[in-house]
Amino acid sequence: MSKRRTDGRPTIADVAALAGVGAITVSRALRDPSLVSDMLREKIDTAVRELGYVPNLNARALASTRSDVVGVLVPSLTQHIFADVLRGIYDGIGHTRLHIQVGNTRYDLDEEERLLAELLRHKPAGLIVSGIDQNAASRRMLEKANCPVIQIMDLSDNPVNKIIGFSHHNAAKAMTQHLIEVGYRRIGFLSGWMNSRSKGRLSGYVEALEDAGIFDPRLTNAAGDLGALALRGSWDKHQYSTPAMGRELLSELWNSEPRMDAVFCNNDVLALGALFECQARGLSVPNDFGIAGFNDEDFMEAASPAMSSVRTHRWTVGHDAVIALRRQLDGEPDDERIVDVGFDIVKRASTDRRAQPVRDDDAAAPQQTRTAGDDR
Amino acid sequence: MSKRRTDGRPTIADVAALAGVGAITVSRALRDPSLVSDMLREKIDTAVRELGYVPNLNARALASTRSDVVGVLVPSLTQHIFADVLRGIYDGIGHTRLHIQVGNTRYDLDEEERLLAELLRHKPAGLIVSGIDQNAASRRMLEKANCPVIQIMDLSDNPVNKIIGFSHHNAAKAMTQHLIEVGYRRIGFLSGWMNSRSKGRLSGYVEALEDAGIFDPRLTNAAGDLGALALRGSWDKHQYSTPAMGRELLSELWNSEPRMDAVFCNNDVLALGALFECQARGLSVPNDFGIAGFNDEDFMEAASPAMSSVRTHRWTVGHDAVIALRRQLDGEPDDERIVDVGFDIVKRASTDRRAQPVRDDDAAAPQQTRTAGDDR
DNA sequence: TCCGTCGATGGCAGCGCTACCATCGGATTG
DNA sequence: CAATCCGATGGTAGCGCTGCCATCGACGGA
Repeated sequence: MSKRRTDGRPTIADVAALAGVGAITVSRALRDPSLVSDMLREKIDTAVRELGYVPNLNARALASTRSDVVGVLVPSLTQHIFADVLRGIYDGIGHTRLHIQVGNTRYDLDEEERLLAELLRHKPAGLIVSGIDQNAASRRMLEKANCPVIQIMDLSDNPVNKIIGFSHHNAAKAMTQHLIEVGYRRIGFLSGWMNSRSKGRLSGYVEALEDAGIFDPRLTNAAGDLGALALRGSWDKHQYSTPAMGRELLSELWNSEPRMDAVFCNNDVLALGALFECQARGLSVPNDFGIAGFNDEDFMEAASPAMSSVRTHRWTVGHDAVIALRRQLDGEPDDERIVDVGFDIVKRASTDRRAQPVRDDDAAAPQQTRTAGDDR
Repeated sequence: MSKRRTDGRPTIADVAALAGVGAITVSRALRDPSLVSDMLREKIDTAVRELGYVPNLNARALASTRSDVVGVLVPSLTQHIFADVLRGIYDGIGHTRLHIQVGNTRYDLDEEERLLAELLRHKPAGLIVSGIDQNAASRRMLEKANCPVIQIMDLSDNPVNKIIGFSHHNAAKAMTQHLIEVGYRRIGFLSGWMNSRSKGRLSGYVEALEDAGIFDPRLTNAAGDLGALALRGSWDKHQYSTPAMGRELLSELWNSEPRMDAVFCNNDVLALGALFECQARGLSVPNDFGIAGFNDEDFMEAASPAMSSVRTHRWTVGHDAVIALRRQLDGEPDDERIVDVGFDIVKRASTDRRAQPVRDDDAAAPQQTRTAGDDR
C-alpha cells in the first residue's frame, strides 16, 4: 500500500525475478553478454522482451558516475560547415550506446562557458568543442572535466587534450597565392562576422600579399580593427553570412577601391553573393573579376561559372573526433595530440583567367592542389 | 577506509553540512529559491560557491523519474531547413534548465524507431519529432511516452498530441497556381529524394495543374512511383539535394520534354542548380524559362535574377514547439492541438515574365501573398 | 587427495538526489 | 484564548542501477 514513486515501468529487478536470476546478472547480460552463460542469457533476453523492459539510463549513470552523453559545442547551427561537422559526428557515433547533446554557443564565449557548465552536470562521457578560443573559466572546466576532450576545426600547440583541425592561416594563404599566380593583383578580402578562425584566414591572406609586395589595406573590409565588422552596419546581430551580405559588402569594397580585380571571400556564401553581384553588373567572371571562396560547399562546383574554393574536411573532422573519443573511452592509447586534416585548393573557372568562354564551364575537370595533412 | 565510489566532487550533503541546514533545504533552494527563507538561501549560496558544487543531473533525474532532456528527431542535419528549425528550438529553450538531445533519423523510419527507443531511456522531459509518418512502433512509443510530444513541419488531423506545421500540399499548389497565372503552361516539377513532405508538395503541384487542365505527367521526374527517384541514378545514397543535382535533373527533364517553359523545384537548392543550368545554356530567366523554389532560403533573394519561392516559417515552427512544450511542462492548458503556421508565396523576378530586363533585378521589391495560418 | 584458481553468479550497499510526511513556531480566526 | 492554518524546515526512504566482494562448483597440478 505504500506509495511507490516509480512510473510503473519494469525494472531490472522485475526482469531478474521473471528470469529467475539475480539482478546483477541481468545488468551484466545487458552490458556485456559474454560475461553470462548462454542459458541464463537466453532466459534474460526472453524476460526482457516479455516485460518490454527499458533500461533507465539515469540510474545507470548515477550508479557508475558516468553517463553515455557526448557533449558537443558548436558556434552556429545555421552555417553549413558545422552541419557537416555534426553529420560526421553522428556518423562516427553510429549505433554505439553514446548519445549526442549539442550546445549552440552562438560565437559567445560566455554562453560557451554556461553551456559547458550545464553539460558537465550530466557527467558526460566525452566533450567535443569547436575552436581554441575558450575563455579562462571554460578552459579550466575542460581541463578538469574528468573525461576525454577533443577540440576541433582549428589547430593549436597547446590543446586541452587532443585537437583535430587544420590551419585557416595556411589555407587562406595558399588560396591567395593561387589568385596571385593566375595574375590578379588587386585582390580584396570579403568577410562578414569575424571569429577567431576568420582572423586566421585574414592573416593568411595578408601574409601572401605582403610576400608578393602587393598588400593594400584598402582592399579588405576587415582590415585594421578585426572585430569592427561585427559591430557595424545592419548585420550586427547576424553571426552568419548571406549572399545578400556578399553582394552589399562587395559593392562597398568597390566603392572605396574600384580597381579591385578579384576577391577572396571568407566563405562560400559570400562568394555566391559576389558572383550574383557580378552577374547583375554584367561583369565577366573570371576575366573581368576573379572570385574565390572558402569551404567548397556543394554549390561552388555547380555555379556558372564554377567557383574556386578551399575545400575543408568538415565531415572528417567531426567523424575522427568521435573515433578518437571512442578510442580513449575504450582505454586505447592515443599519442597523436595534434591532428592536421589539411585542406585542398580547388581551382575552378571563377579564377581561371585563361579559360575560354564556353557554354558549360563544368566540362573541364577542376584542378586540385593537395596541401598539408596526411593522406586519407 | 571503505572504498567510496564517488568521483570526489561535493554533493548536496556537503553543501548542507557547510551551510548548517538539511540536505532537502539545499535541494529546494537550488530548484525554487522562493521556498526558502532569505537567510538560509544566502548561507546556501555561499556554501555552493565555496565548494564549487555542481548538481548531478543523473541523480536528480533518477530521484524525480524525469530528466531535463528534450529529445528532438530530425531527418537531416545537412538541409538548411532543419538547421533553421533547430535554431528556433534552441532560441525557444533559451536559458531554461532544459537540454536538447538531437537524433538524426536520415529519413529512415527504422532508425527513427531506434533513436526514439534510445531517447526514452533518458526519461525525457519532452519530445519533438519531425513529420507524421512514424512507423507503428514509433507511434506507439510516442503515445505511451509519458511526456509531452510535439510533431512539427507537417499537419495532420490525428497528431499524437500536438502538431505545429503547415500544409505542403497547399503551399505547392499555391506556387504552381502563381506560375500558371503569370503565363507558364508547360510547368515541370523537379525533385531529388522524395519524402512524405515532398509527396505532399507533388500532389499540390499536380492538383493545381489538373484544375487548370494542363497536367502532363511527362513534366515531372517524380511522377508515377513516387519513391522511384530515391533508388535511381547516382544519388541513391544522397538524401539531400545539391545544385549539381538540380542541373542534371533539369537537363534530363528537358531531354524528355523540350517544350517545358518553367520548373517548380522541390527545394531552393535544386532551384539554384536550375538557375545555373539556364545561365550555362544562355537561357533568359524568367523570359525563356521560369524557376520557382521552396523554402525561400537566403540566396533566393540575392540571386540574379532574384528567385521566387515559398517562404516557410521553419524558425517559428521550432520555436513555438518548444514554447508549447514548456507550457505543457508548466501545467498550463493547451487546447490548440493543430497549429498551422502557414506560408508565403514570394514572387520575384525569376517568375515575372513581364519584368523588364534590368541590370539589377533586386531594385523592385518582391510581391508577397500571405496564405493560411494566423498572423504572427 | 587436497588446495589453489578461475569463471559464473549473487548479495549488499551505496551513487546523489528528491517525494513524502512530520514537525514546529507563529499568524489568523472566532 | 483555544483551535486552526500555514510557511519553513528536516528526516527517512527510496529512485534503478552497478561496484565490490563473497560464494560455489569445476578443474588442474602437486
